[in-house]
Parts: sequence; structure tokens; C-alpha cells
Amino acid sequence: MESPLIRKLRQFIPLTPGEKAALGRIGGHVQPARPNDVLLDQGRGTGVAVLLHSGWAIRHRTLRDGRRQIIDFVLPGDLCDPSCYFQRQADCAVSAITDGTYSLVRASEILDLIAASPRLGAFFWWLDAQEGQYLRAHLVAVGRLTAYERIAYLVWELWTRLRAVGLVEQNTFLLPANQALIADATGLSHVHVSRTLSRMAREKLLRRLDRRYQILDPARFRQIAQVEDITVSRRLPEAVAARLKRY
Amino acid sequence: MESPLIRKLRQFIPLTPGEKAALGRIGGHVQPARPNDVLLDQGRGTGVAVLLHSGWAIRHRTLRDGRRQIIDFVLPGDLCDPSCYFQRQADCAVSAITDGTYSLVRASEILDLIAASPRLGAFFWWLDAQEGQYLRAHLVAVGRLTAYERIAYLVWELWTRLRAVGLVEQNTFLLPANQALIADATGLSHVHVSRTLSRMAREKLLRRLDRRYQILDPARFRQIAQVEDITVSRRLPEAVAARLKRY
DNA sequence: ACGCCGCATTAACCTGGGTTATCAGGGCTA
DNA sequence: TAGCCCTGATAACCCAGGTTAATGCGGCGT
Repeated sequence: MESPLIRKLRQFIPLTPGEKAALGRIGGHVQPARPNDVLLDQGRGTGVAVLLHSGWAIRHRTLRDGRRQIIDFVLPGDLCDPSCYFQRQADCAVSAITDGTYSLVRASEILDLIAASPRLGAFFWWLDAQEGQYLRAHLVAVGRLTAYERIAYLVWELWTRLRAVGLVEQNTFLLPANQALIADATGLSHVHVSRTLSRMAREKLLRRLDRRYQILDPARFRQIAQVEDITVSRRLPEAVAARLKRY
Repeated sequence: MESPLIRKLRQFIPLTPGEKAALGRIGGHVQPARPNDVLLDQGRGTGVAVLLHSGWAIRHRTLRDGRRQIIDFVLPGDLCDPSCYFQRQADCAVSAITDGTYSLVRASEILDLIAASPRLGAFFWWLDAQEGQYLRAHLVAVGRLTAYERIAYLVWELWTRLRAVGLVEQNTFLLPANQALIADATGLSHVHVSRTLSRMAREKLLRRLDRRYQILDPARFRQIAQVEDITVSRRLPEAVAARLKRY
């Protein structure tokens, strides 16, 4: 069984046999996970990352009173998150939301890898940077989009990421999360998630069957989610300058 | 004039003369900035980061209709953001909000540095990881805290970061931002920011004079902002530091 | 000395989305 | 076949925070 890391990295650069061997060595001890299993606890000073072989997980933070924010979804093959090596304590918990398999990767393993191969170091950094991009987009969505736009953004993000790993067919994908999870990811209540998803179905934007989602109109979806503005970017238009003057 | 990068990095490890020389070489061409100057444009495919020598800046993203989210504040000495090297286009703009000086650092400069010295690579990654922590905390705040808590969090974050660079005295610091900026950072309206800051003054949590903020009750502030739940230690773990020394 | 502008404050009003609660399927176990 | 639990839909009500607008003030240019 090939390591998910090798599978991921070699999409981008050819790996030397030495690098492959080194990569293959990390992420041993594959363990099974069940929904709601905590793979990595918030506040634990472990210096480990989670390599998710299969299944879905979430990275989330929970306040004492129970309010919870999902930072991001962890998809099969993701390493979450390599930069935790530089922290004393995990600042988020990672929990499985489906059945799956994972392994824990210790800081030292990756740091040795970086020392041995700077370009692998850069590569892990790059993976981390990608995550940063999604994170910033997520922040914009939660901070400045309406509920309708926000959910459109979430669906669009997942669609995009799942497509990249071959888990989308006919614009349809599985999102194994109940509406309470979607609420925690978007900063909404589960009731309003339900309202909003129903509205999207009514408006023929989205079709749902259990937890399979089909995007019926990708172009309108992008537009509603303001994807252009959120993920890539554009110049500052006149209208914006005018508006900013009002402040 | 010593480069801000050298000043920052040598707090953590002794630098070799070669490393110092290499670090000194990047971030030349120091330029002046004025409030509202765009140091780096959203969507530009430049692969450059901003090294802020003095003054304050913001990293932000603006939607077509003028809604804007501030991703974070860039303080004097910050490199914002090194991971942009891995992007084709900047996903955020960086704008000055005070007078200051900065230089643009090209991707190639940092990448060469990483190749020459893996441990410098690890350090840049670490800087980036810290930013990631603040970003995740910011997301939790915007997604799940009330306006009151959110503003408490922002003030606390800035207080903490400014203290680390010696810009806090008697729990007092300068926040050179108008309330519209604070609103864009917290996902609120500027009216509500005003209301909330007034409330904090009324409750003897915060004193304001122009844009100088004094935290009157740090303990209660931490509690309101739910800092314990939101953030964790930001120091480099011993184990990592030790390992990097060996490189 | 005047007018302008940016900014903070405050009031009045409104609404998007939260809260609470009920009901209606499945899917599971027994 | 009944009893649960998990989940989603929907309704009724509520409120935190948005919107709009007016006021006041201090700094600045002329």
C-alpha cells in the first residue's frame, strides 16, 4: 500500500528513490477511526500531525460553553496540519466524521525529512500554504458573506477540492456531514442551514439526496459564492473606492 | 541599519555570518509608504512578499460590492506573507494604514535562502505557521463569538503581539486604525464597533484616548475574549529548536 | 476666520438569522 | 411491531447587530 503522501507529492514532482523511501517510512501504524473519534486533541502538546488515509475528518475548536467552529474539512489523503510541528500544543482538535483510517506523524519525522531534502521541506510548506489560502477565503466568507453566499462558498470549496482528488462525478459528491456540522463550519445555526439549503433546492441551484450534493448550475454558484473575489482576485473597481469613501 | 529579519530570527537561534549576510541581502530597496498605499495588490501574480520595516499595514480582501474583510494586521518587522511564494497570485492585498517603510521580497530570494540553509527554511515556515495560528483564532472569533467578545479578542491579540515587539507600555498601545477598519477586521459594522467600544469603556475594561488603548483589566479581557479556548502558546517548542540547531 | 473632511457617537428603525419547539421520516435494536 | 435515536423540515417568535441619518468635533488648508 502506497503512502498517501507519495501519491500526493508525485503529482507535482518526480521523487527520487531515496525520497520515496523516506516518505514511505512516515505515517506507519495505520489506525481505524470511527465517526466522532478524536484523532488529535485540542491543547495537547504532542507535536503530531494527522495523515488521513481514508474517510473524512474535521479540524475544529470548541469553546467551553459548547460553541464550536470548524476550521476546515480534512479529506482523504490530507496531511493535517504539517505546521503543527512548530507549535507546543495543537490549537485545534481533529475528529473523524466518518469511518476511515489514519496515522499520526511526529514532528521529528517531518523535520528530519526537511533536513534531508530541502525541496521536500518546501513542498510541505507549500501544502501548508494552500491550506492557508483556503483558511483566508473561509475567513472572508464567515466575516463578510450572507448565509446564502456562505453556504454556496462552502459547497463550492468542497466541490473544488474533491474534484482535485477525483471524488466528483457529474457535479455530484458526497458530503458526509449533517447540517449541524455545516452550521459549525459556516458560523450559522443548523436551522438556518436547513432553510438555506432548502432555498437553494427551490431555486434549482442544488439537488440533494441524503448527503449527496449535486451542483446544478456551477456558474451561478461561483457567482453567488463570490468565488472570483474570494479565491483568486481582481483589481479594485471604482464602485468599491466610492463605497470606501463613505466610511 | 540591520534588517528586521535578522533582528527577528536571531531572537531564536544564533545566526552564522553566512546566514546573516544572506538575510541582509534580502529586503533591500526600502520604500516609504503612506496611509492607504497599496503595497501589494490582490490578484497580482507577482510572487512577492512585503517586509514591513516600520509602520502598520493590513492584509485584506475586498469584494466587488465593497464589502471587505481584513485578514490580519501587519506590524513593524513582520514579513507578510512568506507563503505567498507558493501562489501564482496574491490572494490578499496589503495596504499601509500609517506612514512607514517597507520592501518587497521576491520569491526567488527566499527560495534560494531555503535551499542554502534548511534551517532558515524551517524558520520561515515557522513564522508562517504562527500566522496560521492567529488566522485560525481569528476565524473562531468571527465565526462563533459575539461582537463584544470578538472585539475583546482583537484588542487582546494586538496587545499580545505588540508586547512581543516592545510596543506596549502600562498596558497601553497605539492602534492606528479607525473604527471602520476595526469593523472590517471583526466582521461587524462600524456603528456597532463604536457601540461596543463605548460599552467597554463604560464597564471599565478599556480606556481610549484618540487611538491609544489601555487595557484596564487584562484578566477579565482574557476571559471575555475566551482566549484560553482560542489560542495557545506561540513559542517555538524546545524540541524543535534543539533539532534546528543541529542542521 | 471659514469651510471642509474624516471620524466618532448616538438614535431610530429594521432584518437576517438565532432560538425553541414540534413533527415526520428512516434506520437500528429487540 | 414497538421503541429509540438521529436527522431534517418548518413554524413562531425574538434579538443582536445592521442601516440610515443626524450631530458634533477637531484638524487642516487657504
